[in-house]
Amino acid sequence: MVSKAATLLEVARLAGVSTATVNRVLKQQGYISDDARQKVLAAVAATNYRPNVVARGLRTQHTYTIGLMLTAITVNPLFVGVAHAVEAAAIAAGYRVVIFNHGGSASHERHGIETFIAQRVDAVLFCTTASPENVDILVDSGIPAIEIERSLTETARSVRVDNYVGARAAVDHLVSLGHRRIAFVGGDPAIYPRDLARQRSVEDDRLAAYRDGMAAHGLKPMPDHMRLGTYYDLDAEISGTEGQQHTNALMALPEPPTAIFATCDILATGVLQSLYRMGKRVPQDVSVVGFDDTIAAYLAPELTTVAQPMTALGRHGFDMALAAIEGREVPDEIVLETSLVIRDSTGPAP
Amino acid sequence: MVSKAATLLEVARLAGVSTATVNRVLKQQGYISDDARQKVLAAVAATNYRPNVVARGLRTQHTYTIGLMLTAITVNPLFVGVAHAVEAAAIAAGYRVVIFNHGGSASHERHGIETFIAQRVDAVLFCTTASPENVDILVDSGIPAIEIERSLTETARSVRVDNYVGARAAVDHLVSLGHRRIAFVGGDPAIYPRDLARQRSVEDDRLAAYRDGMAAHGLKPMPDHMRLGTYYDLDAEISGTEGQQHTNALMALPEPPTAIFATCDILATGVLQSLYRMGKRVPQDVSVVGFDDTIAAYLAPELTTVAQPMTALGRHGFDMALAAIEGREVPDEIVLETSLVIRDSTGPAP
DNA sequence: ATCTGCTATGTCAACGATGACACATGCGCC
DNA sequence: GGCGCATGTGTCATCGTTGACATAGCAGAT
Repeated sequence: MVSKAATLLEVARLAGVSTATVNRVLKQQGYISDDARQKVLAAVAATNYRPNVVARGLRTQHTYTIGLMLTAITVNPLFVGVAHAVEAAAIAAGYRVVIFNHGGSASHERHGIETFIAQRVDAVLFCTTASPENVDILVDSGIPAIEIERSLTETARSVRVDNYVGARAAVDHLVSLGHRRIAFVGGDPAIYPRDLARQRSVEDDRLAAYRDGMAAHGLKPMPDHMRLGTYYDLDAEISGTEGQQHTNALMALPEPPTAIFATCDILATGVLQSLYRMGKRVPQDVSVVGFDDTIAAYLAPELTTVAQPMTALGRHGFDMALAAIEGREVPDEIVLETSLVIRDSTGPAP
Repeated sequence: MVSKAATLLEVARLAGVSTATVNRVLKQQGYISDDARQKVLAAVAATNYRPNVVARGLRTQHTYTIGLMLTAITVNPLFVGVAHAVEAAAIAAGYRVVIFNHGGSASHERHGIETFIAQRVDAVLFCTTASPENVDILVDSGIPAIEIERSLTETARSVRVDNYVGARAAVDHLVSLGHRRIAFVGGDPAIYPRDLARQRSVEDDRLAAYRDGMAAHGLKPMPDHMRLGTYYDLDAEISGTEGQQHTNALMALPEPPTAIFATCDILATGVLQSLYRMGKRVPQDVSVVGFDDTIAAYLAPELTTVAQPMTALGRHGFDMALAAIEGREVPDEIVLETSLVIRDSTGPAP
């Protein structure tokens, strides 16, 4: 049985009352007699009435929809975790989530934002923007914008993680296991987009923590360890191939590292693959630490890593958006903590 | 500068014409004088006008929005790939995508569907439904519903893969490498949801292919190799722990397998972890094949696997939805082919 | 001179829900 | 008897866009 959706007016006619009465019953507000309530509920059930949120949105100027802008959900499982958390928080609050992957293209992202605006979403969350100016368009239109995981604009609010403290924990862990030749495998900070306010990229913080951590223990950082192509060369980032190349180079040094800290689990997969190919055992020969805790538990050996609180990132991101929508006080920035998850890829220095 | 969005009427007034003329200019239809066109375009630019798709949706009864119902995007990277492909196809066609994760709960899914209907989405794609009856609700409302990856209803159209042929390729590959003791690690077919039309689950097809493949080469299937808990015990499915347990049990047999076929890459990660723990080398001691080609390339060793065409699944899913929306002819079912991707986890039998 | 057809533009009633406002009752109380 | 207040219900403009329909000027054909 295929039927067109019933409208409020049809329900009202069937119940023998006005649309206002039906509305009052459904919204549970104002005065309604028991008699009227019964008739309305019966009519609603009989017609299988479902409110048209399009009409409601037009009338109330509030769509209960948020936009989630992603680089590309396939690039890093971190985004998947965040997207899931955002969706869960949104649904729980009666909101819907529209997704858009810009794939690293500023113009594509621009198009997505125009779509969000045309759609009159109530807020937009970014899991990495392709271009801060795009975020500004939103802010100029009066639509709340929140950045999750990294903060690249001065205008939008953000939820992120303390990357310095997180990376430092990884280094300290390795040092405490007796490692002295610890290598850093990450992206070139110069290539990563910067936080406009602090002028530091995520990778700057992690690299600084590595250097400071080494220095604090009287150790010398290892050279020549980061090169990742352009940040938005998505294939490069996701392949783990970079991790392999770095590791091949590092292990060919006269004094190869006994431990490698990779700034992303995906990079760490390349490290593990490279070591596997050359017959090195992890952690007996070389220890490896990752960052994110995305696929770490699926690797062999299970990877020790700095966990990003993906659920909290998503939930706080949505909560900030909701607060902004409702005109409540919202902090400019929330900084969460990472946690070091020690698994099987780290052990005493050989 | 925060400004409220301009309306068509405001643009019209500024341009000194009627809303109909503005509409004609924007829609590029009907007759418009050059003079009027210039004035309108200038006014559009001056007001930064963006059409309100909410109002348009109410008027046209067409929202250019599709719903994407997922089990939980975090459960299996397969869903991520499909979601990405669906989104890309939708955006290219001028559609938006709203996501909803039901997490395996039929009632939660029901709620999501009510939301989709209230929202007047033009179609809904399912990447595994929690309950076929929920899909029927949609079909009854006249909203096209398409199942992607597995077909569990009799009412909805679907795009899926030939699991029998895919699994058979995996078995044949192992046999051709000289393996004779090949184990199957998968879910209990009795627990998996069935295709209502064919009365076979995805796992039935894969298991049948395994048995037929073994028999075709005069080999005996190995016993006692599948147990996965309830299908929607999401944590169980994603953890890979099941894969470890099966492998531990299999390798403790008097005559352990020399090859293991796991019906999902995630399960295969558990297989690899178990083998790694017991010091077995892959593929020298044991060969491993997975299914899906999700994280296969990130594992050490890189996993040989039966690739699902994720992009094609998503694109065809959306294309079917679009055809249904536009009232074009739509096949009831599209069956795509898998492809065996040979990497480093399979080698000659020891 | 009249008609036909093309060009160009304006008017306005939908689409469905909302909620301010107006209008009824009926009760208790001064 | 009249007033105030609580209760209960209906009317209708509004949100912004769309497109059918009406209108009108003008060129060329008859």
